[in-house]
Amino acid sequence: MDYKFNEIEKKWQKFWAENGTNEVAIDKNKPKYYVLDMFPYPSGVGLHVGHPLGYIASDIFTRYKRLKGFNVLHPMGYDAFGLPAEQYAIQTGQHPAITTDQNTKRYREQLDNIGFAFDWSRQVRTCDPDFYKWTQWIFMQLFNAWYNNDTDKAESIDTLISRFKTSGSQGINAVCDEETKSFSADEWTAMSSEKQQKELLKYRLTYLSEAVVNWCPQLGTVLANDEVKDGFSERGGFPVEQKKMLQWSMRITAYADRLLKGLDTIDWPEPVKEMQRNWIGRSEGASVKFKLEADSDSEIEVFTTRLDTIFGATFLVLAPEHELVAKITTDGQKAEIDAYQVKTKAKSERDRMTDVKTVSGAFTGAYAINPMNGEKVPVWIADYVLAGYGTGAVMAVPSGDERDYRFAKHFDLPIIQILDTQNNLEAEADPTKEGHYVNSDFINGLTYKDALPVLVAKLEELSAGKAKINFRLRDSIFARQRYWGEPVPVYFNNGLPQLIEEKELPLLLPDVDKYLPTESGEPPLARAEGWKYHGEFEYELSTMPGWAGSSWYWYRYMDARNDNEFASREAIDYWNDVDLYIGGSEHATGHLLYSRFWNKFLKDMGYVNEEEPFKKLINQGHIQGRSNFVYRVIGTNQFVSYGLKSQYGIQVLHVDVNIVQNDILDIDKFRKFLPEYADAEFILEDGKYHCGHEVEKMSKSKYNVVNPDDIIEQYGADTLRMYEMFLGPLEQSKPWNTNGISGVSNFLRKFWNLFFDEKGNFNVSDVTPEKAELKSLHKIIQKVQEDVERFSFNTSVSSFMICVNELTALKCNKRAILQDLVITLSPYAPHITEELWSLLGNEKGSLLKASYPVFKPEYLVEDSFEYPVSINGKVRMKLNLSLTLEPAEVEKVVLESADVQKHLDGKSPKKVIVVKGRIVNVVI
RNA sequence: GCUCUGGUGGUGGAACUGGUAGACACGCAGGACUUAAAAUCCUGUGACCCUUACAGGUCGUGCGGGUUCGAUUCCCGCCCGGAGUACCA
Repeated sequence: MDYKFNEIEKKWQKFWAENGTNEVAIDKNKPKYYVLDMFPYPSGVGLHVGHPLGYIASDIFTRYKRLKGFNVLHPMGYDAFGLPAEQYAIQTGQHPAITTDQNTKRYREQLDNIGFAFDWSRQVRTCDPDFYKWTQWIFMQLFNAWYNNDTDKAESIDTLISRFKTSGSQGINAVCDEETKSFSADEWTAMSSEKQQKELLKYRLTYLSEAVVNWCPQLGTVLANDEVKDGFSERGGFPVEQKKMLQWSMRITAYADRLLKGLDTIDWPEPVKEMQRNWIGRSEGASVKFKLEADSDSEIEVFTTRLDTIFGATFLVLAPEHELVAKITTDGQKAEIDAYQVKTKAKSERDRMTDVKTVSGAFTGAYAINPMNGEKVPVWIADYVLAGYGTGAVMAVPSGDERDYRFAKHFDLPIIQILDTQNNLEAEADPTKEGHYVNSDFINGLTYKDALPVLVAKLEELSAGKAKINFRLRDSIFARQRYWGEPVPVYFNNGLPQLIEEKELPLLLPDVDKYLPTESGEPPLARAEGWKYHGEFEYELSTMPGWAGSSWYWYRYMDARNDNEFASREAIDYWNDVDLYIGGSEHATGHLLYSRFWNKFLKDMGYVNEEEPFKKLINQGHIQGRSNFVYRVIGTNQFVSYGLKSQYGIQVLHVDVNIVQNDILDIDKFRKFLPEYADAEFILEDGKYHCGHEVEKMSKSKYNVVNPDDIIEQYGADTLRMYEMFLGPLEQSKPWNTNGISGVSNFLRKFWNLFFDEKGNFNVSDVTPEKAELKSLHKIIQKVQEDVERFSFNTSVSSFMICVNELTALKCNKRAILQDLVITLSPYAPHITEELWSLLGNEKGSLLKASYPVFKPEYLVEDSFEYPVSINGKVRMKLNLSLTLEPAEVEKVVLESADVQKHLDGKSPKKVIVVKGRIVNVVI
């Protein structure tokens, strides 16, 4: 019987779906394991061959763990709110929900074709009201919470209110807005409820604030940072302005420290952790206040990580946008400062970042007083100081900082040496911390380590500042002026945001006539007719950003159909957290950071158990496109093969990779590929047309997109699964190249043939297996176990090939061997193994409930070993010796052997190293 | 610039804690089957030298050093590729 993969695969996919084979339920008798894939955005183009790479790996892991006795949760769903569907809606008027439905259906078909063991009964889609109901609910919890620095966790806003009632704002150590009021308990009680609400908004973990957004007037919408390229919209190329808008934000900065520390407790790839560390950007230093010479009531606060260099500070620099600039600028300098500010505004953010070399700035005319020595220093503005970082002001120490140095040289400002080890200050700054201080008043002669505490103490004594830890992390804006997202469950009463009632959830996304902003620039939701809270109050018109739903979805899978809670206590206590999370590293500072933030918040509020949501993370590499090219002789319809192209004037054209195999063009298919090629002629090399190739992004326009459905049609899903793994290590990026796929396909056929005789009859014997057969089997049992547990899937595919080659050579058709091999292979190739499993007489669909075979090392024990014998580290010969021989005996035999004697040439060896069962090295 | 990665045959890649470099597969070459081709099967395949053959030798894991009986693996310095990030004070 031939291996008819198409029939077999369809048959078992149907069986699994009809019998709910892959559905799981809480089972307290088994240990749980949670394997999660980052859920996809269902785009209109469908899956290409690169998307399933991670899913295949996680599927193998899931099936393996099930065989090992774990109860494995392995769900899938869709991150279904997003821009492409909305953009399509704008163009066509088609409701994004319809597009999304179509796309998810298509994705589902494609995923099903690959034979994944997902529990589809738990599917979630972030755009479904019964899902986003809970996204809104979490938003409400955040609104009703504040962050208490004393307990270092979020608490209900009620605890804050009751403290306000009893003792006012005194002793409150919260993460909050800058300008909070101080008030007594009486003052609080005397406040109008409106005033109280306003005050509380400054503490809530989600709050309204003025924030700068990328506004594109032509598109009439706000764009995310990655949709803006060089100051223009990526789509359409329209100019983008910075605009201040009242926006919802999330106080993620409250968790900065915990997000940083938590990284040390999780098993994630180092690059991702590093990216998060940089993103959070913790730096230790001090804030220092410089009083203004002209007005000693005003001061400029700077942040520095080098307080020790303060005696070398010869000027201050403010960001051009700094709020004090207008106030301190002298009349004489006003024109210059204004001009500079205008110039800065005109520069795009990107220009400001890339053009690092050009020094520019302007003097405000004002002076400030260095609190340490009373020296007066000029105050400048310059665009190398960023308004958004630290306090937007720096003390410039040209001798120690390269940028300050360039600035000082350019504007001829003084440069003071502060450490005796600093050298070459005529040419460049020297940021050293070595040596002893000079020109530094009371720290002269001290080292860095000794000086720092002295300076901090002095600073506090003068109340001119304090040691401070600064973070780069900013609160994240939590609103988009878009249609296709979760509505924010808030309405406005007298301009004050109010939550809707919990029982009114979900707040459904209303229908609109068009998916564009209104004439007056309000978000699309403003178009919804009669959409008012209780028919009276204006709803929030922004929707939530793309990362809202993905910041908690893994909990929903635990109890996806629950109408009363986001997940039941029982489900959360059982499934707890994600043991293995597989996805791309592009989410390092977005999704993966927000998820950790929400998870910590939910933990603080007692809804979940773990501080960290994803114990282990693996980044699968990307599958890149591999394009093929043909070479047309200019002005003709002749195509010249790759090796001969240099002899002609040619034009390079992409050709569909699906009509090229091993870089050889299928000429007949090529003639049909495009009408203009129907009469193409060819200049061949050894009778074949060789194509050129290059690695590029997989994209339609490059004709290098490979659809998994096509591969499955031609080779089968099991081959696709194994081939994607065979391609190389999971974490590595690699171009898709079908050059080797026939090897995997051959392997599966060879495997199949083990079970059939020459006439094609199923033929498995019950004879007791030979030692060699058992050895083959147990080698693979051990190897797959080791490989899967270290996520080295490519190496087990090779080992399967070796095993089947060995068993084929042994003509092994013994049940005792083959049945265990079927189980071992089943995570990789579930369809063929399920078929053979049932042919072996097992109950249909019971393969997943089988147990992984127990590895017995005794089958691998050898009584002899072929020792490689090296002379001076070079292998010269091999000697087959009994493994019972002790090193001394091995040495004796080796030295007596004729070959070694020849090399010794009468001399006696300097040294002989014998590693039992490994190697012998004779040093002469 | 900084951080993280990686560099092994014609190609994808093996080599788990220092112990036979190149497993497995593709490709290529030769052969078998076939009227022929495809498919399939068998053999060979790191480079170079030597040899009729058997065999043997030299060089080889980006480059240069080091540690070691022994280094793709460990240490130091450099070169190149990929990813991330950046006037972060």
